[in-house]
Amino acid sequence: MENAGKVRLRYAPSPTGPQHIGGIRTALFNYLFVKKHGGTFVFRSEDTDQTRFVPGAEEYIVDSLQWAGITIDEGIHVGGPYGPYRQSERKDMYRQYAEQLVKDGHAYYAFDTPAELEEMRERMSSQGNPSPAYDHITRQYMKNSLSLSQDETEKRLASGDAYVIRLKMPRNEELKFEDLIRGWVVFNTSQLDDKVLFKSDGMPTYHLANVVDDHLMHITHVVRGEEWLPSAPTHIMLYRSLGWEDTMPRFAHLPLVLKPEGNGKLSKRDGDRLGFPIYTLNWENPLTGEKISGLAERGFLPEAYMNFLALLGWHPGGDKEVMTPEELVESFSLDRVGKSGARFDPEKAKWINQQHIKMKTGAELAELLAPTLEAAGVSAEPAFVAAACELMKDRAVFIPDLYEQGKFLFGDDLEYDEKTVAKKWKKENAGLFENLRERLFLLEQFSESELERTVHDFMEDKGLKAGEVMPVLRLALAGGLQGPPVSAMMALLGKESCDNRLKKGFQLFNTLI
RNA sequence: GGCCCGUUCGUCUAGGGGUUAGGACGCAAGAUUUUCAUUCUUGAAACACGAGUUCGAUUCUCGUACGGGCUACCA
Repeated sequence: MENAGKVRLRYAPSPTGPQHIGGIRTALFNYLFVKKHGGTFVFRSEDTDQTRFVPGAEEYIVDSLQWAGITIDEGIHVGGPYGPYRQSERKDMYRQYAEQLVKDGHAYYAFDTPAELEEMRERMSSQGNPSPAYDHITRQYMKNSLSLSQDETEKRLASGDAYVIRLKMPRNEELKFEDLIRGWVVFNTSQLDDKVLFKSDGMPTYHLANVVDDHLMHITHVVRGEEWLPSAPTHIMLYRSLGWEDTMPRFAHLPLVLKPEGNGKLSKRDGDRLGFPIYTLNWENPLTGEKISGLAERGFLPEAYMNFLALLGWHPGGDKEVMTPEELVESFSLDRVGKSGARFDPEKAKWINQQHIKMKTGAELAELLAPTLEAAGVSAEPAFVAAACELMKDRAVFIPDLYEQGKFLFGDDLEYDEKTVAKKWKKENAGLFENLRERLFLLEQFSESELERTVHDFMEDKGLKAGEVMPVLRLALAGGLQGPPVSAMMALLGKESCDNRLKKGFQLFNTLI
C-alpha cells in the first residue's frame, strides 16, 4: 500500500437482526486483511433506519464476532479516538455535510411527499419507462430547490415543510474506479439517480453516513459485499463533492455467498430448512419470537468456522485447505479473492470442522464438551472425559458427537442392540467368555497393551478367531458394534466397570436368545 | 426492462496462449481396522456457446446465452 499510513478497515453492519455467515464472512475478510497488514479493525453500527431497529441485534453481532475470534480494535464496546461508533449517536454531524453539499451546488432540497414519488413512478412506468428514477431529467418536474423558485424554497423551508436532501448527480460523466477485486469498473452518471442523502426524519441515509464516517474515521479500505457495487459510484461522487477524493478509501467488493441449492444469495430461512445452521449463534427475535439456530451451539469450532468461511471465495494458493487462524492471516491476500459467487456447501463445512476437531487434544475437547455433558446430566472426572474425547475424536463431526456417539463410555447403563447380540452370541460359548472375564479380572495392570495381550492369548488357547470374540466383548461393553478399539475402551473404563459390564452382558445375552 | 458484476468437474477452486486442465468436499471401488470412524490407494467427474486474433485458444477480444446483484426518505 501507498505510504506508511496504517491500514484501517471497518465492519459496519446494520443491526436489523442476526447476521448469517455472509455478513460474518465480510467481517472475516476485513479482519484477515487488517491482521495481515498490522492495521486496525473498526466496528461501527449503521443504525440510521429506526424503523428497522431490532433490540439485541447489535449485541448478537458483537457476540458472534467475539465467538468467531474476530477481535474489535476500535468501535462499539471498545471505544477509540473517532467515536461514537453508532451512527444514531452521530446524528448531529451529518446535517452539516448535507447542507454543505447544497451550498456548493452538489445537492438540493426536495419536498416531494411519498405519495407524489409513488405517483411519479407510476406515471413513468405507465408511459413505458421501465425504470423510473429521480434523476437529472425527472428532477425538473418534481418539487425541489432546483425546480422551485428561491422564494418558494425558502418559504417551504421556513414553514417547516418536510424535505430530504438529494445528491445532484451530474448529467453525463464517466465515473470509474479500480476495485481491488474486480479491476476497473465504469459507470455513467446519466444512468444514476439522485440518491437521498438526508432523510426527512433528520437521519442520514447509508450513502451519506458511510462516506462521512469512513472519512472521519480514516478508513483506508472498504471491503464489503457485491450488493454494494451499484452504489459505489454514488459514494465516489460524494467523496468528490465533499472534497475528499484524495483520501478516498480503496474499494473491494466481495463475491456473494449463494444458497446451497437453487438460485440466489443465501438468505435467512436457508439455515433451518437445510438442517444446517447458517448463523453463528442461537437467536430469538424479541419482536416476533422467531427462532434460529447457531453453528456454535451445534458444535462448530470457531477456528473451523473461520477456515470454512475464508475458503468461500478466497483461495490460499497452495494445496493446503485446513488452516489455523494464524495460517489464514499469514496467507491472506485480496488478490486471491475470486469474482464469482460462492455456493455454501454444508458437507464441506462439516468436513472442515471434523478436521479441526482431530487437531485438538483430548483435554481441549473435554472442555468444549462440558456444556453437552452438563445438559445430559453426566458428571465425570476431567481426566476421564479428556481420555474419552481422545478416543472418540476421529468419529466426531460436531462437538456433541463426542458424547452422543460415545454415551457408553459415560455410564454403565447400556442399551443393547439385541439383533446384533442374537447374531454374535453363541450360548455354547458362554463358559468360554466367563473364563475370559475372569482372566481379565485377574490382570494387575489394566492397560491397553496388557488387555490386548490377554485377549489374544485367550483366543489362541481356545482356538477362537477375533471375529468370534471381539464383537461379543464390544457388545457387552458398549451395547452396540460401533466405537473405539475394544482394549482401549476397556483400559479407559477400568477394571471394575468392565467386569460389571461383562458379567451383566453375558448374563443378559443368555436370556435374550 | 435498465445499469453493474460474473461463468473451469455436482460443489469450493488452481491454472493460464502449446498442460494427460491440478487440488479439496461429496460420490464409487479397494486396502488397513474385530466394528464404526480415521488413514491410504484408485476411479468417474469440468474450461457455457459462437465468432474473431493467432501457427495454436480453456486462457486474449467481441457477441450470445445463462446466473447473480442493484434498481426505496433499507442497509
